[in-house]
Amino acid sequence: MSFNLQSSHPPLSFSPYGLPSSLSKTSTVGGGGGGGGEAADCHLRRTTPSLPPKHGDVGSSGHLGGSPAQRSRTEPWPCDEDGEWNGKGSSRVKGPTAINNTINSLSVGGVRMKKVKAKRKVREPRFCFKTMSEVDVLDDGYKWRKYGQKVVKNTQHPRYTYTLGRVMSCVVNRSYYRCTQENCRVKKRIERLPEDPRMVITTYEGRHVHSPSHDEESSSQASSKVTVFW
DNA sequence: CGGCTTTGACCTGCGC
DNA sequence: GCGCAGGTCAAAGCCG
Repeated sequence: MSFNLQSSHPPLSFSPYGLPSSLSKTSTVGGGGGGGGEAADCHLRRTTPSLPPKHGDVGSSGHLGGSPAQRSRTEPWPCDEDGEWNGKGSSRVKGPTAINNTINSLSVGGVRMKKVKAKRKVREPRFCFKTMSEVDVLDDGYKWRKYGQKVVKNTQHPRYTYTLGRVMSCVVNRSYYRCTQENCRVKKRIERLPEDPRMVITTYEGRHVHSPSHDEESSSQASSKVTVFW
């Protein structure tokens, strides 16, 4: 599915999920057919309970661990309407969404302490969509704060670079954002397609517990085309 | 000065 | 058990 967002668009009307309501409405997280082999990181995996971040921070961050083979894009999003992973496999899900979880780690005097185990965790619904945009962070009406960035291997869109005859894995810069609203545990990941820097893959995780703050003008002036996967 | 970004270290889980 | 990979933390730096 895809639609166009023209520059004249006001900030998108996003649902609690952080997606335009028009989209989220029909998008049961993880429902439907395969996102055409593009929405790489959209696969949800259930994993063994893990620990919550410190400060009772955000929710699950199940990711696509595993080998590239596991992340093959040919299958549809393997989760049910609740965004619950109903497939096989595992993921590293951690976060406050965990049930009965315990303290994950503590920093005392700069020294981190090990945490105790959690019993079970509940994954936040996730979904992703691809956007053709010049700006990385789309104006979805919510305020986001970057809390991390990492270079990860892009196994979905393998592109190799050769150094001295050695095959190097394709890497992608991935940024992690968190909703700045207190008590809102929504997170989103942003990365650009290596083969097409104009394309941005945004992955939302969790749902907003508040309304978008539209006090600011739309920042994404560039027209963009959005392709939603689910 | 407060808020945000950057970035290296740390943590956790999975595959081999 | 070890190494790898992804996600998060948090100190330091930057900027308005």
